[in-house]
Amino acid sequence: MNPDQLADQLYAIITRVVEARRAAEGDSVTDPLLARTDIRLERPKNRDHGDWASNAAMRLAKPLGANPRELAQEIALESERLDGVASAEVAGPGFINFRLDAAAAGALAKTIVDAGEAYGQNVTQAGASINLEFVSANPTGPLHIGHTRWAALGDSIARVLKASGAKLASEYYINDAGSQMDKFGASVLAAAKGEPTPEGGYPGQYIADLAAAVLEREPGLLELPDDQALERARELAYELQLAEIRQALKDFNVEFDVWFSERELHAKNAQTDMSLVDDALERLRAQGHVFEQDDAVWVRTTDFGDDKDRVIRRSNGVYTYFAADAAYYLNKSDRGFQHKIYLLGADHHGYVHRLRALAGAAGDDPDADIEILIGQLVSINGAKLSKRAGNIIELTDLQKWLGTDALRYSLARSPADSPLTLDPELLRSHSNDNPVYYVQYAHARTRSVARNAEVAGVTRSAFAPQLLTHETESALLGALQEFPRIVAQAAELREPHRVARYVEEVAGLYHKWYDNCRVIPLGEEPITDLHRTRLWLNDATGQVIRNGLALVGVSAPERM
RNA sequence: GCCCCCAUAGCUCAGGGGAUAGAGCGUCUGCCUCCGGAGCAGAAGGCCGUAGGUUCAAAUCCUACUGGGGGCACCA
Repeated sequence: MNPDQLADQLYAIITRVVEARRAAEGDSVTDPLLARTDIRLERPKNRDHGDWASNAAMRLAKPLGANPRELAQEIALESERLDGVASAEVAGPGFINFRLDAAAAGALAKTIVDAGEAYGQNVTQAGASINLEFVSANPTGPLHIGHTRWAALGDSIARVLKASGAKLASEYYINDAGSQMDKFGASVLAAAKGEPTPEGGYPGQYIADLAAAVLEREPGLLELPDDQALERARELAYELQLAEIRQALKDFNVEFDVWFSERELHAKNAQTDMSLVDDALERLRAQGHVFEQDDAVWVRTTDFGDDKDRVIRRSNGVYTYFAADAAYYLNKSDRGFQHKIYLLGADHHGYVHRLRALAGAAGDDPDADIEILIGQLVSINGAKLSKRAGNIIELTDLQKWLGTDALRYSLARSPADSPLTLDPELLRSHSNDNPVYYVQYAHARTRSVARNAEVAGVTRSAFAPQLLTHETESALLGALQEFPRIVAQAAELREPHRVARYVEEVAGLYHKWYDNCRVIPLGEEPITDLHRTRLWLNDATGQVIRNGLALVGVSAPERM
């Protein structure tokens, strides 16, 4: 008996009750009043309110002209006859509180163990074809704490969407074309020559380090003519920097399906002499949203809610960044992704209107085909982070201080639009302040119990769920039951922090259960089916924590 | 000036219209001859920024205001 099954049966009862009432009043209307999807069983915060609660009677009372408590009573009486339902009581203003019988609730433990890693997967996103782009930091420097948040968040969003059945590619867009790359190359070359950073160039020790690495790879660099030296310096430094970024992300358990180079968009097709950007401009023109003014080419993005029109090709003939955006967007569609998600920092929120307008100008539906998630920036004790201020914290440094698990977890447990403030002292302390240890400890404990059970001769040779009657057992089972819904919800809302919060709750319920219910008998007591059945519950809990942590990219250690 | 996000315990943050608003950290009190004390049990701590509105029901939805963060290029 899971909540969906209970809701199905509850819906049947409600339909009967509503019809009976109407027939009694001679009402011929057959409006169902509530749809099946309106029946949402909640797990009450307070255990005294049962395993599951429904507010259906309160929602029906008004359209039916009935007293909510009387209506609830009628529904509750019918519900108590259902298999697996131990009791159904009316409480408060008209809630119906259901209590499952132990066997019906406990069966879940075996279901979870049998499903293993698949428990939690669902099909709520089946059929969705999604392109998820995030991080996309310029390859002109190391990843910093801002990118780190999007890396953790984006990767977890990708994981929950995939677990919910979506066809999804996660992408990193490499801005490796344009003037920033030239400035980057010039900065590295200047450092190689021992000259000061050029005007508008990139400062920082990492530039000097890159210059040294470049010189090592290409000892004759400085003997080359200036333009060749600049190009070599740029290309070698780019290669090294991008490799470093990829490694840092990999160490952070973030794997992209696609690394997309902006250069692909600008490369001319040998046969047509057209680049993807050229194509994109023509395709937008064909949609009728392109015009020329002051020698520049514009897209009338104001047709789609942008606050001003955007230049796509400057009067000097050079494409703007917006042109590459357009080409990239269309390319994603061409590769079969109908739904495009962009994860951007709040400092880029000015792009929202133009990106949405872009979708519209391309003939797509700006409400359905493009989705832009804006994440708030991370601050350190209120201090703003900027390269100029020299207080940029790099991803690799953060990892060293906190460890990958703690860092990923602390970034993944808050929603993207919540401003996060990190305390550098806590980051450095490796302390238990981060709840990831609480969750990991619970997991390690389930493994420890399993190991000890084996030694003691307690096995899963019997399963008698009706014996799982302790209140901490029904509480734990109730939480385990919710996992697939949590994953589906996290995917639908693009809010993986819900998974993190959920495993914290499971960990807490497990610890309480552990303190009350023994898997391994004390002293000379005999091993009973209760112990064996509890081992199933122990292993099921470990599985759920493991699956949940995997979705946020955090390890589930066997020992700590 | 216009636009976006945020405001909940001392601190960092959860809380998809429901019952007595939660967790971690910090403070205080208990619990290891028994499966890991990185744990458990309990205490203290809140005009949910302010004022209206919608609803049987608002921390949650709507409006205005206040305070904080961010953004408004023929830059990338």
